Amino acid sequence: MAKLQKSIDKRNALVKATIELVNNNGFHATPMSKIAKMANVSPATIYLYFENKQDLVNQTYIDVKAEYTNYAFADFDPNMPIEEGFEMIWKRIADFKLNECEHAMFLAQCDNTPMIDEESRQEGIKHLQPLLDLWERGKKEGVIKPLSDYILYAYAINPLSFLMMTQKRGSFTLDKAHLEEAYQSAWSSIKTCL
Amino acid sequence: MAKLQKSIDKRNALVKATIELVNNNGFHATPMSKIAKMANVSPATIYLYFENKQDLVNQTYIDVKAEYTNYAFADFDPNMPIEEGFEMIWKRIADFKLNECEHAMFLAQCDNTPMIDEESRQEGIKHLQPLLDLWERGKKEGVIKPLSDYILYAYAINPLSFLMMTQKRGSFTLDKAHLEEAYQSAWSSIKTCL
DNA sequence: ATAGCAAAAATGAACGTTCATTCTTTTTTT
DNA sequence: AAAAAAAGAATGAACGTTCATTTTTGCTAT
Repeated sequence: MAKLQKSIDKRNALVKATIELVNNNGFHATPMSKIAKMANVSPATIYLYFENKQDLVNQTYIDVKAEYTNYAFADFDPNMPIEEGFEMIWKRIADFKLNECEHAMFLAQCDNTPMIDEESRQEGIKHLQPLLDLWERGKKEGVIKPLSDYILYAYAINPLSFLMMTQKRGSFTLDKAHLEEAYQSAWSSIKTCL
Repeated sequence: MAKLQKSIDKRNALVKATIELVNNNGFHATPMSKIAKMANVSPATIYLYFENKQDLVNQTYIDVKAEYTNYAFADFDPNMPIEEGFEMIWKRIADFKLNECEHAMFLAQCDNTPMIDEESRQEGIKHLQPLLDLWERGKKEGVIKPLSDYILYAYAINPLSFLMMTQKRGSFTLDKAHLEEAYQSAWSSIKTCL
């Protein structure tokens, strides 16, 4: 057990180092040797935990994506009223993107470059299902506009990625009031006008 | 003159090859030798036109960004009514992102990775001023919500990047009707409710 | 017009470095 | 003491960049 524990710690340290180095330098400008050094491990040890560099980054992606959606849906209950459920999910996602900034940036980089294998990308998408189900229900109840899920996501959720990125670049800071404004914009872009 | 022309052609070929290869492989997985080959040029020739690889990608970014904003503002006149001006710009941007998909994808990759120097990034942002001016005027006239430019951009423009990317990945296609829906979502997220 | 030439542009091969990965040995665990 | 885990050094390939040469260009004198 101490054995296994130690292994998991080492794996986590490797994943953590990957996120930090890839964020700052990009995937291909991040040598395995640096990842090893940051994780206090020999380069050769990485290959006990991961097949190769591609596998390391794929697994890191899936890990972070799972953490992201777990965080997003933590307090969510599929039986909630639509608007309440959406607000809860939206605000958890906002929390994640603005507080777990490193992780959110890593995902943004993965989602906008060819660095992740298609298979792992698909794997990562699955976790979003509860939100899509909520929208489905919302459309049936006439509370959510009858738009494609992609358009709903583009307007309701994706803007947070952009705001996270500009905040990270230091161009501006998103305070509590901004966040409420942003939520209102998100909701008003997908709710049906009554 | 024939001389200079030839040089410009070669530079353009190099920029074009850079865009295509970086889109498919990412910056650091794109060797200078491949860029040279695609542009029908010797690797050494690249260094007659660009200082080094970083300079090549920086200049490519600025080129594409300028093309993007020129396209966006081509028919725009700063004296137009707010809504008309916004619709015109929005639809031109949509056109660009969906038709000049390769170029839009390249920008997305640059904007979500550390591959571009901060200086070139700043250079690229300047070109967006006419849209910010329009929003400024819109806020004064009470037509546009009094939100930070970043939030306005996040909801009005940035969703198009996401839709472009999902379309490129083949997950779904944005037809004429979708586009009109998307425009309505964009406008309704930034206009003041009357 | 054109032959000849200096400068500019372009080239392919070569250099030195860096990287992902593997191999052999050592350390730790059971 | 056997097995598993970890280490550091070694390997071979690939890369960005430069170098020595060749080719092309634009001009001048005829």
